[in-house]
Amino acid sequence: MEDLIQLASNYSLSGLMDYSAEGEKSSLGFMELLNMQDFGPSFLDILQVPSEPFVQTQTPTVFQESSEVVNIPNDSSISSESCGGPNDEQNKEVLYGEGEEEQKAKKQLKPNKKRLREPRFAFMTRSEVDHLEDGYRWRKYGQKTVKNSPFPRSYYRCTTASCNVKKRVERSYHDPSTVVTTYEGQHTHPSPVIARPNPAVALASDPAFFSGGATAFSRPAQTPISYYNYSTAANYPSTLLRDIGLLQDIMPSSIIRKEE
DNA sequence: CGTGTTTGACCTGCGC
DNA sequence: GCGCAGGTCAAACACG
Repeated sequence: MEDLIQLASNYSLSGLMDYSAEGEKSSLGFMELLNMQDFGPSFLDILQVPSEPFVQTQTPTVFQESSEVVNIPNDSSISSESCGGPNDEQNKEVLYGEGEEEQKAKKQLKPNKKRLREPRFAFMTRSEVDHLEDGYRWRKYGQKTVKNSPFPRSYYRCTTASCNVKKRVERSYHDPSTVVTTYEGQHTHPSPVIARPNPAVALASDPAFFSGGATAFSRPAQTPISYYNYSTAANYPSTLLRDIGLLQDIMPSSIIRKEE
């Protein structure tokens, strides 16, 4: 477990972004990248979660992806994950339209023109269920086996018409209790979720929620990270997402570590 | 009947 | 060019 390989220097603009739980910010970086800010109060805003409780909590491991795809040897669970900063202009490009038009556009792509991806963000969560509830409705459109992994990878698409967001879910074969969720694209609509009771309050009184405490991926010894432990799919997903947004601003530097 | 899942086939990018 | 792996399509199917 201690044999961690730092890959940051090997993969520029890419990284498994993990964050310390310190400082206080109110950014919604992650959700902003999912284009939530233009639709009035999102389900996160409705919840009005105070930032204070989060600086005391455990944090998920967050990947930030770009259009580039790199291979991280010996870890198929994250092998195609790569990272690019918010300033990566390529990440902001939208190549395709919607629905049938999108399909036509794909087929009409010039062979020598590199296909660009939407910005992608991934995070790891300790969970018994693969598909975590996140406030949006998803339709599964594919499942594939992953090389060197006994666990299949599932592909989901937002069911809202004209919304092109995709989601990829797979289990880490290094730690089967960990689910790697990858979002691609930006929602073009508000979350259809119904507001829930303030999760921060619920968190504080729900010891089961914090019982995870994994260390499969970790920051340097002085700032170990751990994971949320979702015992069910319905456990406060909005909290996790908001935390990702908070932590993204707290720890902008990219540190990639690979579990051995 | 509407919605979502399953799954084999197909497409695409990339490395050799 | 070829093979591999990731990603997507779409028909068939399941379910409420």
